Amino acid sequence: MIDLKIIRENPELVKATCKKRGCDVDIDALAALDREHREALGKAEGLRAERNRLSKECQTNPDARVKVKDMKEELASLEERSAVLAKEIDEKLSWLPNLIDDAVPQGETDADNQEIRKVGKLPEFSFQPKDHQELGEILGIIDAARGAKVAQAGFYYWKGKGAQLCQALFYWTQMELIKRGFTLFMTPCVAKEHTLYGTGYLPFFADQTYALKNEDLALIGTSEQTLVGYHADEILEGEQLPLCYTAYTPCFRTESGSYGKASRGIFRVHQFHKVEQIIFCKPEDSVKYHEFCLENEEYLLQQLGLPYHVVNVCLGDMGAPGYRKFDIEAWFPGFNAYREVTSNTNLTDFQSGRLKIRYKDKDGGKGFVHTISATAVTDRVAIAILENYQQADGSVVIPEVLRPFTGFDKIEPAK
RNA sequence: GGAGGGAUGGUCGAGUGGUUUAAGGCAGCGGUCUUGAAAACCGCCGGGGCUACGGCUCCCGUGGGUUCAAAUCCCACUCCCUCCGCCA
Repeated sequence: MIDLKIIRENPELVKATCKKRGCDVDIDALAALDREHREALGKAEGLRAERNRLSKECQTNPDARVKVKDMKEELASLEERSAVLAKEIDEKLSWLPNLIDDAVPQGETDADNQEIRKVGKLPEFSFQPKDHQELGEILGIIDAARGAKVAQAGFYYWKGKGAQLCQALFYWTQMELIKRGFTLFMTPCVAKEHTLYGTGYLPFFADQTYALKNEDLALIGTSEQTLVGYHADEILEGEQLPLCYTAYTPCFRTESGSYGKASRGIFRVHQFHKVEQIIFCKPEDSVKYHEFCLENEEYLLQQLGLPYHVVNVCLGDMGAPGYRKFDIEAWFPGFNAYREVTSNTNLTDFQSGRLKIRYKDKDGGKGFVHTISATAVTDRVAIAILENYQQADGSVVIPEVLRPFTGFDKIEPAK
């Protein structure tokens, strides 16, 4: 949430940001509403002060009672005016995107993202590599047809050693993050509208959420929603920051409007599974912890032996709540391309402002915390493993680090 | 699902229409005393908004209502707890 103070003090900055991000909220009109609101509020408060004073006289002076009674109507209309304006302002404010780091490149789509570095050697195959859909069928470990039968197209089963591979990946990742100072959570998989609003998923991505009928609840699109919402309306002790949280949850997204986008196999689906990194920190530290999360992501991919590149995500490919974002795209031999596996966003005070997550230092420092939201791993990493570690006969070798958790070192084709 | 109880500042807890500008305890912070610590004593000690920086105003689960005046009375809702039933 953009603070009204910024709009008062530096409206040009906010206007420029809106223009860049394609937000059509009229900032001048918003500033005018703000002035009007504060004026009404000031008048109402002055009147109320007068009323409170007279009220005290009422016991001894019957005339005061008449006077106060006369003020009632005026006060009520000022209060109503002020409430209506406040609501209008909030509505407009909720649509404003976050400010943007100067380092964010111009551009419309992921094609305009800038490569920062490329890591790892691309695998060489003496045969035509298969994509994960084909491998999943050969190995009998991915079943999208039955996912569609039982649920809907876009849902799927991991089965047998494929399911074991995923669980090993997720468990190993959680252990690695715990070693790096993260606290592990198991969170609700539903959240109320206020939480989705507060984390910036509403109103911007309303068509992506699965809302529950007759409930003020939706299935979570990511544990970011439940982990960041965890500290809503709290004031954190400055000295306990940063708080580093992780959780493994399913993530539900309708993906409406994205048909045909890299949709082969289970790359883009309605339910996936993710280990998340969330950090709450002081504003001056968010750049540092944004990098910290990126290092963790890179460490995990390196340990898994997956080639990838890091990209500096451009304006158009970054959601409205983001201030700066790094994606990692792993190499997928089946696609013959780098494809997004993790996404790491510095949200600055966008979420904390909406959710009222503040901090207070002993020496008097206070304000909204900054939040970092970053993927650790998802199912997509598992399918990158399938595609990168495939053998000529369709079998897949398990990366070294996961073997203690899978209990096997290879998945063989089903008979 | 049935029955009952409850929601006040970091926490405990007083407060049933106007000396409450929310008492008091605990925790916390600063100080006095002390070789140091403890104890004792003194002071500070929730949050938002506005400010001519003197203050003003709002917040006692949420939303309405009654009243000159609501933490306090009325209505609705939400959440929590206890017991019973069912149960992963």
